[in-house]
Amino acid sequence: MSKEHRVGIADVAAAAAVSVTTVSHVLSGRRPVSERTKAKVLRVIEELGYRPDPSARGLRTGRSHAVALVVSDVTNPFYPLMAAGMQEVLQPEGFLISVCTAQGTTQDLDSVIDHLLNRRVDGVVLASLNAQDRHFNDITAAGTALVRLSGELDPRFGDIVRADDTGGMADVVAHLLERGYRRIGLVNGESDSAPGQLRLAGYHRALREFGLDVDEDLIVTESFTRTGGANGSHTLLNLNPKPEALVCGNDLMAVGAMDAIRERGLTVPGDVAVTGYDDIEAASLVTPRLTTVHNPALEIGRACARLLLDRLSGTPSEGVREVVLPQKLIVREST
Amino acid sequence: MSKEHRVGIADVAAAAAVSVTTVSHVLSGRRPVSERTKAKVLRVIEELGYRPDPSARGLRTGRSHAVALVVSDVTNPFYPLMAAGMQEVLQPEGFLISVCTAQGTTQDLDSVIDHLLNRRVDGVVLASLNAQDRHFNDITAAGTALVRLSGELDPRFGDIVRADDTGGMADVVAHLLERGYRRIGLVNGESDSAPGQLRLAGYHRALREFGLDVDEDLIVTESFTRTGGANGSHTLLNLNPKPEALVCGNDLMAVGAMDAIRERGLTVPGDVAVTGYDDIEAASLVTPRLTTVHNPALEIGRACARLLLDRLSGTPSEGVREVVLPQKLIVREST
DNA sequence: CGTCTTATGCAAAACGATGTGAGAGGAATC
DNA sequence: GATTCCTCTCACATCGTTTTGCATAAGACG
Repeated sequence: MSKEHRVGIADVAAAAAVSVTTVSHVLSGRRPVSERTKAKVLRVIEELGYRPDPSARGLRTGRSHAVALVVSDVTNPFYPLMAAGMQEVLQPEGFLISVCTAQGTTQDLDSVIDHLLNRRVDGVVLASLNAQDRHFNDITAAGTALVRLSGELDPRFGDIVRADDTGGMADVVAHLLERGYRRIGLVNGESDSAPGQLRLAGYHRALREFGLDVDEDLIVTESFTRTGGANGSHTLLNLNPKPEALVCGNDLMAVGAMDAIRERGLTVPGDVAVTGYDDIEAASLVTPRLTTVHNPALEIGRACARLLLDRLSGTPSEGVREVVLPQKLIVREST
Repeated sequence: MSKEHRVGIADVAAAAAVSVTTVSHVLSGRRPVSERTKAKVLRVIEELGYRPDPSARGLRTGRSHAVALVVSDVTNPFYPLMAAGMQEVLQPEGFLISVCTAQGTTQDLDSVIDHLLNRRVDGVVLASLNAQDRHFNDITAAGTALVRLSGELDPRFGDIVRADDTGGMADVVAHLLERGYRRIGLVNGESDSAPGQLRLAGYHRALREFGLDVDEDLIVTESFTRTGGANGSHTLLNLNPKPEALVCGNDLMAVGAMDAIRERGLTVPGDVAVTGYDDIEAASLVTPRLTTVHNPALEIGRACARLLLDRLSGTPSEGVREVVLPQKLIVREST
């Protein structure tokens, strides 16, 4: 152990008495190598503890073998699950997964994306609510693969993975209508975000299917947060007559709605029913436990990862794809 | 735009009519460059949209500029906050942060660490509860910087950042004792984990300071999860007489404890007081809201990042350091 | 026993940045 | 006006892989 020399492919080749090319071939399999030498090389690699240098490999191949997941809210437990789903698929392929938070302003998202492009990540899963066309453009223009969570399918802007938000929300509203609720308020999140729009569409659809008109006064738009939910709920509860049920844009908003209802001395679901969306852990912690829609975070993460993988290994461009995952209504105590 | 050539440092040098060396120097600042040329080069870089290739840079410098955060439980909201803290410090420095989950078995952790070493990350923050000496060894032996969350200070095993778990837990128990509770059960998490041991020590310390003996029957060990908390609580509530208060290893366990108490038709805090640890979002969502100890996740993340940064840029070895962050008791309704 | 395939192995040129040793120009000093 | 000393710039080797075009050994066949 005289020298702290990092073991490289040349050392392996020397120890196995073959050329570096041969070692590279047994690793990549791009050209056939005899069983005998292959076994020998693999044994030497094991003995020496050789690990190919990703920088050198990346320099040569032009791939960093790194992808990123960009999220907009650290406190939303949906994202870690998604990340776990991605890891499950991508780690065995040798990919490094970077989870980046772009909380707050659009500038933050700008700088996060700039950072990722600087780092030459191979692909980006953009799960940030405050993403705009400009961001999609920047990413694809840099030749980086892109997967979005919901949005309109646009050939320029990469693949899409999404849960059936519209269908899920329609199910929730239909559930309330079946239980006899009629004045149903919607406390929605950012209306310029895809989930915001799709869930709003689901609300409309369910009412239409039951032959009811939409009362615009019963729809308020806030942010997808606990306080956003509380604010919106107060607005609706000030109406006369007040709504019999509050359908919320996500679970966090629903928790905020319950805060607001309780603050006014009312009860859930006795005076006002409440529903959420996403089925995060907290949804089953609150009292009463929340009726919500299960959003398959893990599966969404896996789907994103597979899409990226295809895109990165396959043919350069074969049109854009959209994966829609089903959602499931979870009826608990709040309705 | 005849060729889709990726713009490299040579293109910049040509466009600015200087040598590549000069461009490199204005970027790194390792040697002085005249204001005039520096300005010219920077302008050209801007115009051409040049981004230095991290693979090439990494190959030459031997640094990947990537670090990892390894966690053991995706559902624990403590970790995303920590990651955000790390990102805050590390992203401006150009680092890529990979969050890896090593849920479940020790083999999972093995493979995660193996993966990270394959990827030549510069540093690892090991926040996984199921980490063992072997893992610390593997990481430091590969020449990778290591930061651990709690544990004994060992010069071989890198720096440590931790909150004052013992002190925090002692505060909780003291708080209960001051309120007159005497039979205080401890529903602790994994006893081979650092938080488990330190929090147990805090429990002991508080009792000792109040001149009380420790009743081993009042201490149970489960996993740091909701169901773990429920199981342990059932065990203690079966005792006769049953404990007046349940001190839990973390907030999730405390939620489980409240499940168990409610299941038996008892009330919190009327029949049994409950305390948690960490002050996660859910702690203020449950009813009654949980008395707990605020664990400064964001600050811990920042501290880890700074330690890594120092270690990666500074002198090779200057002994190990330990950063201990204070904790704060949050009294709510459950006690 | 010679020729033609196939099956393998090799040497060397990339990839895009960094950093060293050395050279050129200009200012300061005597 | 010559010498010294800076200040700035340059060409070139280097990091550890991948990959292409050739060379060679082994086997098949007439």
